[in-house]
Amino acid sequence: MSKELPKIYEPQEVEGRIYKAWEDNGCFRGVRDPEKKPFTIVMPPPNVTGQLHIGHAMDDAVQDMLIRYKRMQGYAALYLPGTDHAGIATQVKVEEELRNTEGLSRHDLGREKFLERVWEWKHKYGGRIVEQQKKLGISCDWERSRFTMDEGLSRAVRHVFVSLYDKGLIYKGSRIVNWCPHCVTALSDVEVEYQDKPGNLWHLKYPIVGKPGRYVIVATTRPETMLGDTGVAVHPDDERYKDLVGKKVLLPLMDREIPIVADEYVDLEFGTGCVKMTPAHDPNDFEVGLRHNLDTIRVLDDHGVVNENGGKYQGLDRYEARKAVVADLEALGLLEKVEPHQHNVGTCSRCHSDVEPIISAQWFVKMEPLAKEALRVVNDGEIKFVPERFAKTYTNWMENVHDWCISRQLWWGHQIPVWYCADCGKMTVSEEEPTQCQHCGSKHIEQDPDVLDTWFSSALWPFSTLGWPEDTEDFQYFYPTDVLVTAYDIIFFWVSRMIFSGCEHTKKPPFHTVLIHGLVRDDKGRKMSKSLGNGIDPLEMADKYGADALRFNLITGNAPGNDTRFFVEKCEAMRNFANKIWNASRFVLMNLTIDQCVLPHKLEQEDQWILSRLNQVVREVTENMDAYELGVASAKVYDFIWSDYCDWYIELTKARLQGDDEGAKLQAQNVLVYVLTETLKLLHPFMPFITEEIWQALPHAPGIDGGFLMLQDWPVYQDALDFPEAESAMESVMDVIRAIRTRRAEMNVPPSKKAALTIVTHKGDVFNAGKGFLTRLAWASSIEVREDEPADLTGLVADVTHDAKVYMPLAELVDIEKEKARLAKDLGKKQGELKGLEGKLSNPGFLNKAPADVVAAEQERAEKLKTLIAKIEEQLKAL
RNA sequence: GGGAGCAUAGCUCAGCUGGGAGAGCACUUGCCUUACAAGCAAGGGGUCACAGGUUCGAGCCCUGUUGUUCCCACCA
Repeated sequence: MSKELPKIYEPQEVEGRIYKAWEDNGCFRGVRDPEKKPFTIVMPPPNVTGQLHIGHAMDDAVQDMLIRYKRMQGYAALYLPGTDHAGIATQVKVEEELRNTEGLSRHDLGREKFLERVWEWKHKYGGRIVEQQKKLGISCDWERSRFTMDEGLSRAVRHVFVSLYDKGLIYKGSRIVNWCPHCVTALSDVEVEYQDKPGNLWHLKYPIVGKPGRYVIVATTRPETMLGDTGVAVHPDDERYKDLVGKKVLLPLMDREIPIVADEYVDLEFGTGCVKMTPAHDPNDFEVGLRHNLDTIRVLDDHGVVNENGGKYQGLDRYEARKAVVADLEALGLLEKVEPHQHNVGTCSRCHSDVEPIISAQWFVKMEPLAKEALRVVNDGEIKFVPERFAKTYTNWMENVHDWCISRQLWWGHQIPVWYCADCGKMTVSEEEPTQCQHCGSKHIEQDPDVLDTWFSSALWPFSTLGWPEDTEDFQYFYPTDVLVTAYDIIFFWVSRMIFSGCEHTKKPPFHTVLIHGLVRDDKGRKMSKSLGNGIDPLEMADKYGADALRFNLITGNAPGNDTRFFVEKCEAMRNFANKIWNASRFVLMNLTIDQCVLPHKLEQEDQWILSRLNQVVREVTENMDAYELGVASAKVYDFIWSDYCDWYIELTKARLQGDDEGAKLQAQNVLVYVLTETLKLLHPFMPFITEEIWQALPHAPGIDGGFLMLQDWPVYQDALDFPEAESAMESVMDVIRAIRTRRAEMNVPPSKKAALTIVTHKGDVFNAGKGFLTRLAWASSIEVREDEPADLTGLVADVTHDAKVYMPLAELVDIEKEKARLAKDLGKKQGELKGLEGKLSNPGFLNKAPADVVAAEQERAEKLKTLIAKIEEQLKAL
């Protein structure tokens, strides 16, 4: 005898207990097994001190569904978790706390002490997100959890840096970089977000030296940068200024003579055709400056404040300086005009300050050689994107990629493994900390103070987490990984960098599939953000509706790569679904007398029907899972459970379960449990907790005792369980049941009013076998199955299906006119359908060119329709 | 300036290697039928944005149009 389940499913009570049982029994462990094929997913590492948000929940849910599916299919599944040190994000948080609690800046503390504080912070909050992930039920191998600043991963970072440096793929150079004056660090291109902002286009007059009264007019959106102008450029073909090339202008306010140069970069059509050149603060100007040997004068410091090169403006913030410069020029009569101008301003993706292009000495990764292989593996299909269109996003980016600025002026992160010699001035680049300069042997060496971009270490994640650069057994067995799951917004940040890193350092693509999902938005389609306060807390949802409902909500009815809106109502609906399964299972358990489940040899029609349906669902769901169509797969399981198993099969078994035939009872019990068990397996990747809990309560097949559902075998399609005849027979009976229900509903006949049925059909055995169902599900008091029409039709109403005509003695309830209208409408619909079909079937093109099975199916449909139409007409006439 | 996505029932979205228009929610009606009212049964509601084209056949493929969203891009 099996266990009983409580009346209401309480996820809060079940989930923690189940998770602990899985964990305590090592169910999550990724174990190298030469007998099995590995299947590996590395989790995108969340920020170590972050909080779980709905985006993580989506990410983790998708990954966990895949890994659970593969694990059940018998793969040696490894789901490898970890956290990211998240350079700027973490540093900023700790600095904030330091300021708020002690009123100190990181500089007051000094680098070493500050870093101690960050580590303390990490130890304090680092475990928080892991605990939150566990609440979602994700089946990571926590024992292998990695952190990007672990010793092993840090070694991988240094190894890669040195290796790229030795190959000439990392270099240090003075370039215009994106500089955030608020975060006080350089940024890479992908960390800049462009926003359309209203601004002005200021037209400035620069007097020409030696030609009193003549000016060139230049336009700029950043007038304060004129302090650093070292030239004016015109197009070489511009007739207007031909005579001026080679002459000089006197830079106002600074009283500096600067040359007029000719460069093709200038657009003849735009503005006045004259462009001021600020090589230290604009990437284009920088290039032009290189070509014409212009001076480079940096006028803003690291905080965006005018420096000593800015004359009397020194000390002014860039926006104050702008006002002052414009005011002074206007006073001098050198401001030609001001036009409002909409333009694209780069902002820092972290703090949203305007990014300032500034010349600065930084470290770069030379991308072109790396991009080549990274493009090839995607173009050759060695890495596939799902959905495919994201491959294009990726290749477009990779084809136009710029060198990657990897140095950051922060303290929290992997310090650049380069040491400068105070004596000979040369660099020592080394994986291990050197004791002396490798060039001159001097001990006066100092490490580069900067750290690496956080994404530099994330780029190595798929292999550094497996022990690389050591040739570990894990690396051998689990690498390359299989599927990388992430949202489309970090393809550039992360996916692309993992791909070229994997190709370069391990000579293998790090995974074969990139599964892209969309963003979770609020119910109005807006991005969730702190400032809007429209964020959904996944933990709150999991707590209220259950982690299973949350997971199911996130993926069902969603297509890969598409954004989804979060509706609490949908969560509720999924909670209801969980409850439905729970109660169906309760019903099954309440009716059990068996303690083992064996599929009987003798099967009734309805048993065959449900098994056949299950078989189809198994096949389809497996296909959908293999194609990463989780939304479709989950919806099919949902439909099968609710519509087939609960609405029909359970009802169909009640006659046997509540009858006196012990053999029939056992038979029904076994099929009920068998189908439920197989269904729970299909549902398990989506709803791991409730399925495990129910499975634990059910009797199992012989040979399976104890253990966990999550480690059972995934169902496979079996030819032996395909019963087309039973399916069609059951459809006939169900058709009649539906017809009777519809008719009774229309006439408002309550279920308590039973009616004697007469069924006229040529499928006598089918309906005789189905008498029990009709009694129970169509509220029949008695049933007569016959082949010919009854002699006396008085007081009877009729209804027709494809295979039968049903009479019920309810004529007194019929509104003749309404009934006629209904039949006429139905007839019209059916006739229209038939007309279309006959047109098709008389079309030689269709008959000749369409596949035979399609033609046959359409013919059969037409036949069925014809008989149905005849019956309806006959009935209409009778009225 | 380039590129991509989306436009299907009142709302939110599935569906597509081209072959009888779907789900959830909402709405209407009737049911406490001993698994479940977080439920059961029944019902209404759609020229699948528009215009062409390919095809025996198009929501699905092609072209164009309109609307909408997003990504990329160093025009001062």
